[in-house]
Amino acid sequence: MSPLKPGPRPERGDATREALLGAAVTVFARDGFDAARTRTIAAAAGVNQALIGYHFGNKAGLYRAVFEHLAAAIETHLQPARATLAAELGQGTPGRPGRARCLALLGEVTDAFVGLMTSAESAPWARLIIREQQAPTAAFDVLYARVMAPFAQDLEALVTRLAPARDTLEVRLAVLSLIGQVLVFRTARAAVERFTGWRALGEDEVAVVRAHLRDNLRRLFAPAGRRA
Amino acid sequence: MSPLKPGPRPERGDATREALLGAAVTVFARDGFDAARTRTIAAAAGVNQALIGYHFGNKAGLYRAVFEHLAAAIETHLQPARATLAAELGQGTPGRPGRARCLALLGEVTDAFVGLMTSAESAPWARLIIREQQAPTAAFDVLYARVMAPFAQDLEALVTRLAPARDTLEVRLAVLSLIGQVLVFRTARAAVERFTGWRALGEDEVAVVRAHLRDNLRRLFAPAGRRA
DNA sequence: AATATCTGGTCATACGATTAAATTAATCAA
DNA sequence: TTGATTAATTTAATCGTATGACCAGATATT
Repeated sequence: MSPLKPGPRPERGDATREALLGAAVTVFARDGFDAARTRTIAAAAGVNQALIGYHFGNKAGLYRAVFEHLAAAIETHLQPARATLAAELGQGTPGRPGRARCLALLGEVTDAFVGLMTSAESAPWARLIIREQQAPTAAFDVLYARVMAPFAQDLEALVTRLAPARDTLEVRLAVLSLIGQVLVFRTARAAVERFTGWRALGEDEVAVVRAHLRDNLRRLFAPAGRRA
Repeated sequence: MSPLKPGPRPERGDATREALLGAAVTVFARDGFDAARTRTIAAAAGVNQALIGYHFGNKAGLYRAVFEHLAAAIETHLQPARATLAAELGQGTPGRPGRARCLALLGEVTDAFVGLMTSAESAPWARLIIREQQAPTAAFDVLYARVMAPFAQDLEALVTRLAPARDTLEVRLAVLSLIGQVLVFRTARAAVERFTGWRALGEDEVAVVRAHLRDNLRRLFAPAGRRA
């Protein structure tokens, strides 16, 4: 490579970092920051415990890195949905979508969100985020700015089209109501399962939830003066 | 374990137990079970650390006792609302309330729930419960049976009156949607404040939320075939 | 040779639990 | 009312342990 001193080192520790991040997401989500043991994380990653200090400084550094990792992961996860919306709602587009189309789009976004909140894969992510909401640290700012705010703004744009009469605050509260209706299936999962009698949220149950929420959407954004 | 009999022994350690429970709610809610230090709790209670062991066996025993304490506290907190409902919906009552009355009752219950979820006083309770939902222990069973299930059943009874066409599962999902719309103001408080621009949820903001949710109720349970 | 990465081992610390002794308050005999 | 008796409660101190951080040396890569 470059014969000179500042040559880019081949970063051969990348695999180790990835393994540690992957294991850390799981363990931090399961046990929380304090209960999570660096030895447990290292073992799950199949890596020496001292490497946490080497690569991330310390346990807190690893935690921070996990959230940056997370933000990036969710960003790419929601990218397709955001792209569709941008294409249809973007300023450059000719024919603006009508009410029916907006409702359909909102339904699709909701479906995707439900999928994210119920999927087993995302359970660790969600747990970490919920934990962080209870006592926001600097990690939360990254997450809000990169993931939550853009998502909420997408919803806001759609709801504004569907309920043009409402002012900004009313629209945002409507967005939060929508988010709440989905979020409950993650934040209150234990109670949800007991109350519905479901033993788990598999594909069938998720389909029922989606249908129910679409129904809610129709009612919540029914045009004034007409049937719900 | 402490003696249960209220017999001749005057239970002079009651004050200590109360102080420990009060301090434990705060500290467990703020720090979580693992991060909470028995020394911190004891100091906050103004009591010797060893008394945790003496009165509750150990840290886990104190945690369990906190949840029993909590269940009792919330029970009495929701008692008036439940009594009203029981009086109006009870089997023994003569004239069953009509749709409008049911909607009004549902609005009142929702208002009370919003008050509970936004009050600073209940913040520690809510945090504990949210934590417990993520990884339910035996403490959760007590809480669900004594607090959550009765509350959800009250809501279910009301919703059933308002939407008699729906089957049990649909009604229960409607109840969960309702709960979710309120819960989001606690579980996602950090995001809510950023998104609405509110710096805190004071009386004014709570009033706006309540009005918004009543509006949602009207739309969600609008009689079929008529205006929302 | 030089640097990045990894390893096994160690260390100081903070933790929950426990103990033995001290203190408090109720009960009773006189 | 007294002082003695007894059990409940409280205290200060200590114990064993598990933890996160750290280090000196080994190994791999260029």
